[in-house]
Amino acid sequence: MSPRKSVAEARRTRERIVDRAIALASVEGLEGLTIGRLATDLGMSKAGILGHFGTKETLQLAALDGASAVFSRTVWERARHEQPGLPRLRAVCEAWSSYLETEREIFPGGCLFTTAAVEFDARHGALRDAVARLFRVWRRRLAGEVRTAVEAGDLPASTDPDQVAYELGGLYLALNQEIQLFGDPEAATTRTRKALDRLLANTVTPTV
Amino acid sequence: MSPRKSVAEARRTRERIVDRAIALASVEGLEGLTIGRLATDLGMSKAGILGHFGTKETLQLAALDGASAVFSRTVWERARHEQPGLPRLRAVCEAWSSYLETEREIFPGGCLFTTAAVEFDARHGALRDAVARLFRVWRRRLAGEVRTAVEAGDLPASTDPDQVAYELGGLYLALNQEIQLFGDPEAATTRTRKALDRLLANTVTPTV
DNA sequence: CCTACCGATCGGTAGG
DNA sequence: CCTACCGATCGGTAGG
Repeated sequence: MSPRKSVAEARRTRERIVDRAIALASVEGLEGLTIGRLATDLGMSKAGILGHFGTKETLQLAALDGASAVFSRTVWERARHEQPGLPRLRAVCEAWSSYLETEREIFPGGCLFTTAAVEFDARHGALRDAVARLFRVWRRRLAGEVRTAVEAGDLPASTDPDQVAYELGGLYLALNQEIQLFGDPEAATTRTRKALDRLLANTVTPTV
Repeated sequence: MSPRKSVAEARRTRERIVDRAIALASVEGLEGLTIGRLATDLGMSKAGILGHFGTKETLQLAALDGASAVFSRTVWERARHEQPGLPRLRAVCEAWSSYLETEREIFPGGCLFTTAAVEFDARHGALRDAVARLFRVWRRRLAGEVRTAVEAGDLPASTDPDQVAYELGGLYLALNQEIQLFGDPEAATTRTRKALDRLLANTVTPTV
């Protein structure tokens, strides 16, 4: 066993490290993630792991990047072939919700991005920037879907796509918290669906 | 300077420790909080600090407890004397928003509770339980204010207080994230106010 | 409330 | 990819 493995083998090892890092970070956070624990889990030495990344920060960025690829496959890709407009917007929302409901299969400790956001929001550096970028991109994409739905005539012209995207973000933060902290996916799903219907269709009886 | 201080002095020291612990934990998280750092900041020894709490976990719980007292003074107390119903509910919402907008004065690293929630939501133990309890209590109290507003005839009888409280929670998670991660309090405040108006008054033009 | 200390673990490096 | 090691720091204890 040992040094001088083929390029393909090295890449496979790197992938194994990243996968395990994602799982660990979802529980302990990207800061709580340690190279020693990772080494033990993978049956490797710490130096073996660091050889692939150089520093812990690079490893953290790689884990974040790998996780965002998983998210894209789980949420965006799944809605890709739906009809542009409200159908695709609803498909994205549906995929996002079910990602949060079943994420433990991918991220044992819950949504890695939510955790990372609060871990780094009071700091400076590459990780904070990377996390902020992810949220910004997703928000923009969400707003784009809303805008498409407005242009298709599926939502009223008065709809503010950025406002709706903002509120959707809040709903998913709430859904994640409800599932992870209170362990009640069913109630949370029902509440989210209700809020979503009101937000996307305004089918609520007017008041005042 | 030394051992054998008066009970009053000991209590003052304990308060100093808790205050500093809250500030540190708001930046580093309750897990990232370390006794060594706390000792350096306060010009004390680690043993001097541990003498007041015994273990780090007890210190963390004391910090969480102290922070929740600050939150109550900042949000609940401030709305206490408003007229029960929509006025008091709006006052609570207003106080909650402005707490999140100005919290850096109290909690330099942002809302300690949001951070604590994601830190412990994948674990077991006293801290997870304490954090979950806080969120549950606040949610229930918020729902109570909504219910009062419904009973006062300020909101339609069809209003679901728990649903509204749930959505309000999401709005505050979003507001906190927007401020801490994107550093844009003005935009976030505007969006929150807009969402709030729609949520509490349903003044939105119906669609479909 | 202090000094002095414990074993464990941290991220990272040297050298192969 | 490994062994062997570095200084720093962790939570916590003994004893005063």
